[in-house]
Amino acid sequence: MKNSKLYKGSLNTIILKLLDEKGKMYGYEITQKVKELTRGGVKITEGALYPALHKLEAEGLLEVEVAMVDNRLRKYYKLTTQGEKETINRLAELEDFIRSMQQLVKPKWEIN
Amino acid sequence: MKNSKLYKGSLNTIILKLLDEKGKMYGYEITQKVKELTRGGVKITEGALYPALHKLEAEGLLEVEVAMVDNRLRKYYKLTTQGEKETINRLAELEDFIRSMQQLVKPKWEIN
DNA sequence: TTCTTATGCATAAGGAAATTATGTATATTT
DNA sequence: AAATATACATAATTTCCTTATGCATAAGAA
Repeated sequence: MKNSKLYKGSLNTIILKLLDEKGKMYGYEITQKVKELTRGGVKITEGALYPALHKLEAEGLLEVEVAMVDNRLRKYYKLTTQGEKETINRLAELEDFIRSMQQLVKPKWEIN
Repeated sequence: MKNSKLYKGSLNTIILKLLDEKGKMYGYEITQKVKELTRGGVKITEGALYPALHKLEAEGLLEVEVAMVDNRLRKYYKLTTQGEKETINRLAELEDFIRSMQQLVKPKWEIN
C-alpha cells in the first residue's frame, strides 16, 4: 500500500470482503478495485498483496484457480467454505475497529 | 493495544488528537481515555504508548512537564506549535483513511 | 496482614505486516 | 522505440505493535 502510513492490519479482511462480494478475483484486479473504491486513497502494493493471498490460501480460507487470458497468467482466488465463515468474523471486527477510530477522531464538540 | 490485530499506524495521530483537545495529558491518562471513548474496544499497551510519546517528543511535536501527584510521577505532555500544525495534517489523513475503510467494508447492495 | 489491583513510568525481545526494490514476461499506448 | 499497463513473485528492510519484564507507590480485598 502506498501513500498511507496507516491502514496496517486490515488488508486480509479487505481481500476477504471483496472476494465475498465478487465471487472470484485475481490479484491485479483486487489492487484496481481497491483503488477505485477509495478514489485512489488506498493503493495496495504487490509486495503486500501477493504474500497476503498466499497466506490466506495456506490458511485454507482461499482457493486458487489458474487461467490464461490474452496470453497472460491470472490466478483467480475465491473463498472456501471456511473462508466464508471467517469473513463474517473478520468483517465484524474491522467494523468495530472503524467505529472505535471514529469515536477517537470525533471532535469533542460534536453531539453524541 | 490489546485484542485488536488491526489499528497499526494510527496511534501517533490519536495521541496528538487527544492532546489537542485536552491541552495536556499524561501517559496513563491517555490509555484510560482511549479505553473509555471506545468502550473498551481499543486498549493501548504501555509498550506501544511510551515509545510513541518519546518519539513524538523527539520529533518536536510534544513537550513534557514532570509533576508529582500523590507521591507518584506524572509526565504531562502537550503539543508544541509545530505539533498543533502536524495534528491538523495527520488527523485529516486519518479521517481520509477511515472514509476509505468505510468504502471498502460497505455492503455492495447499499445505496451510494 | 498479605495479596491483588490500580496507578505510573520505562525498555528489551520478538513478531507481524507493511514498504521498497527487484525480477520476469506480455500487451498496449505514446 | 520507449513507456505504461497488465500480471505474477520474492527478498531485504523497516515500521510498529505485542509480550515480557522491571521498578515504585497507593488502595482495596481476602
